[in-house]
Amino acid sequence: MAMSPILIYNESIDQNFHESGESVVTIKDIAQMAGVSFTTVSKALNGEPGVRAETRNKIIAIANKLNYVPNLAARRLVDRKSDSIGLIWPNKSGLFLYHLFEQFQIQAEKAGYSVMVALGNPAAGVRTFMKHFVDTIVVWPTAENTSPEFIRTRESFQGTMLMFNSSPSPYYHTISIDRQEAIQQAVDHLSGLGHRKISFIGYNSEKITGFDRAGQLLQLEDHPDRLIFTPKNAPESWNRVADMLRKTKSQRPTALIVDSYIAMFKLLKLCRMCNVRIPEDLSLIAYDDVPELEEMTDIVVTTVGPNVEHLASAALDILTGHGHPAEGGYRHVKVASQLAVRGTTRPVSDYAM
DNA sequence: TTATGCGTGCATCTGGGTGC
DNA sequence: GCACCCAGATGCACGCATAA
Repeated sequence: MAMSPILIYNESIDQNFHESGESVVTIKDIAQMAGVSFTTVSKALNGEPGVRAETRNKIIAIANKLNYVPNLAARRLVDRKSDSIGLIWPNKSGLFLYHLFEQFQIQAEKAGYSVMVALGNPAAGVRTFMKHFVDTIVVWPTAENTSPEFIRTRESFQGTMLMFNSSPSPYYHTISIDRQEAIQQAVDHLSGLGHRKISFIGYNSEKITGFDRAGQLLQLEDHPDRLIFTPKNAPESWNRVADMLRKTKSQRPTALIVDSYIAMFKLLKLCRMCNVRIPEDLSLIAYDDVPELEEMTDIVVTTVGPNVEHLASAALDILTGHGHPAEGGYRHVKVASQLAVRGTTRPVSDYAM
């Protein structure tokens, strides 16, 4: 049996319960105190015409005094929309996804949407959101997204769905990240500093393609450590990285590109073990730009990767129908990456033998 | 045991009533 | 006639009572 997703609400979703456990304040309570009908209260609180200013002010004052918060479930019954966006996020998400979620929530709330998050099983997440009248769902895909259960649930969902990190689809909006171009940018930058002997450490095929393409284009030097493949399930592959770091200055590359911040931490650990200093002995660019990098390392790393603010705003533009409208179909947006040049890339002349 | 119907909850909308 | 206000209807899911 599939586990239920963990559902997290933001404050605006669930304010109808008093901390003390007292019963909920409704417009009927306000109407009784103000000596008017609850219709008048509704009009007054929603800025509708037909209520004298004096009456309106009195109603608003009572509502504030009672800490009145509209019951969203009831409002959804009438509106047939929730003004809520549901995010389905992986259970084990890293810093990048955390910052993307945070940025999405900030921007969504500014646009007048509440954000709910379901962690874990995406099919169960969609069903939970459907129960809560959430008609817009954003998904960060996991392996479970190709399961028959998820496909069935997705097909029964009547609202709008957006899939991050996905190629164009006839069933939902998609946003992809141009990783290939990101790595090309990184290689370009290093090449501009004179580096000809560069290594890529990672396993993502898109990023490797970008590295290969840039290498061919810029006619970089071919060498035994040009690509060190470090798949997730093969920790022993990092032995090759250690071997490379133990080589003499003339034998090893002058610059490295790692395909994630997690890989970067592993690399820095190996560098310390092998007495290799960054950036004094090697230039380094890491994929993924997360603010914690500066706090968790004593060096300010040059990074390349998508900007979480751009990703979040691209998603909201699609979901709120801003930007370029889709012509009878689902939109696909490819988000470009940004190179942030900081302290770990130096001209190759600094590494002269 | 299953199927059906009714009442409840709550904010909003609509059409109509009241009073100046 | 206009500003203001009110009663009833509406939307949907769920629980409960009753009938088959």
